[in-house]
Amino acid sequence: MSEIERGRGAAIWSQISAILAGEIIRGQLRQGEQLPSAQELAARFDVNRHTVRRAIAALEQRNLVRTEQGRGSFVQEQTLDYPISRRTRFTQNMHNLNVEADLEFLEDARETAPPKVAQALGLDRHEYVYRVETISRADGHIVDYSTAYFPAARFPSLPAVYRRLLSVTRTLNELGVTDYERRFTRVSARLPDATTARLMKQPASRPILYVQSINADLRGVPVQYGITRFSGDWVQLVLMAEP
Amino acid sequence: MSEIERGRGAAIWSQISAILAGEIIRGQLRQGEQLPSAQELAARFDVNRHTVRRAIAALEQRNLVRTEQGRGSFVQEQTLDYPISRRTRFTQNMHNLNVEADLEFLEDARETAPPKVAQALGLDRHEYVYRVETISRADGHIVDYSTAYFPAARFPSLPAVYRRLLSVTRTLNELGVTDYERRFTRVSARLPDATTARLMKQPASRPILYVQSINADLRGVPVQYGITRFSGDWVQLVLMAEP
DNA sequence: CCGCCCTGTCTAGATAACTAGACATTTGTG
DNA sequence: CACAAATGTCTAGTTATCTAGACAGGGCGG
Repeated sequence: MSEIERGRGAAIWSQISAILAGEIIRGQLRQGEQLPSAQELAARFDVNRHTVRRAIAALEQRNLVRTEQGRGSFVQEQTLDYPISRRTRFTQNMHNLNVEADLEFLEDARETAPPKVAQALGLDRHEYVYRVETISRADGHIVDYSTAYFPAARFPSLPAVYRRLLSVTRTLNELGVTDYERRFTRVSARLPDATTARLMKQPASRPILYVQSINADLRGVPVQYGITRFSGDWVQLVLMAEP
Repeated sequence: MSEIERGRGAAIWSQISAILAGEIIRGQLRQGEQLPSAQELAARFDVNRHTVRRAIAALEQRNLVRTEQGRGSFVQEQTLDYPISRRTRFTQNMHNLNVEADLEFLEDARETAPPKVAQALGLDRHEYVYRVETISRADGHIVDYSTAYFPAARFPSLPAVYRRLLSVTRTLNELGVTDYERRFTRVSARLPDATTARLMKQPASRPILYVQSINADLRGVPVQYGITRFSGDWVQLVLMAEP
């Protein structure tokens, strides 16, 4: 069954918490359903009731369960399907999904292109790029933490425009890019580094989806290279075949 | 910098190990490069040298570093880019990547379609599907653990053919599906359940890429629904724009 | 309203994880 | 070869985590 490994670097309340969270997320425990009692869970995992209580407390803090004295603990969950295609746009996505989207600007900078970025954008390594960092939320939850790079030579006024419009699509539009499409996407599952964990307000032990992408204009010239870190827990990327 | 959280459920050697693994995977520490000495790392994280040594031992076991007495520890790493497109085929992928691919058959079964599977394949919920479980390796490392569902009515002899050919493409070919393409892909980052962790020989604390997909024949009729769990650590999914 | 089952809170003790320090062993260098 | 700097291996003490048990208090059905 659900095996607990003692002495493997993770506190066992933390392992139990992860197992229960997994069962909730993959739907083995349904929304609103009552968890087994602390006593029963203690028996199932062969640990003390106090240890189970610690695990459940952690689930409460992640908002995965709610617990009522004298009654029990109950599942409280939802996920978000995030479509990715050639024509992926965050704002549009969120609007389609009928959730309240909110983009928070963190910072921007002009810097010489890091090697990977230069390569992605087809720039010389001494050229400047604008780096823009943002966090997006939906219904109050953090959806992603994103770092975007734009060629500075082509879009000299980008930072000001971006700060005003807070939208990649509209910013590029105003700067003469009438349309763009996603040319490249790479997805991996990682644990967040310290900065990312802090910004996304999640523990370093919860995985994120780490997505690198390149958007290009309709002539195929790259206009943006981005690194987007999604909350792996409740965001799922959906890749549709083109019609 | 790299923040260690004490008393948050993860042993601190385990946190340090995760941080260093992250720096290796995202290339801040390059292949072959020497790690800082245990003494220096102990200073950086403000912990005892023994704790750092435990962290490094864990990295050795994951084959991320190699350590030599009197010299130091050195990065030992590689990743695998796994392309996903409308025409994704595992065997072909691996062959293109120039790695030795190996598919191990685990089990198959005929069962009534679980609700999600029935929906994905466009079947009635009382119809039968074949479920096939496999593990694939490349150069000896586990790449993914996969569960595939096929409509039993359409492919009555599938299990026997599959066991013989050990390839989705060739099996469907022999059963009259000359070509197929990927219609739908959903990707999320998760921690593995106990069974998955065991089969993939990885700890339950290391994330996996959890990919659900539907393949359809050229008339658009679904022929396969699959759940593939990739080693999130060293496999990266690459999504290319179609030419 | 009583009994049963649940969560909540406390205390005390056992076990695992981390720290501190001493010293051995290997490697590379002057 | 002597020395510095790294890993490897002990021992002992401290702190965090887990176990064990007792009891208080809310919820619910007979």
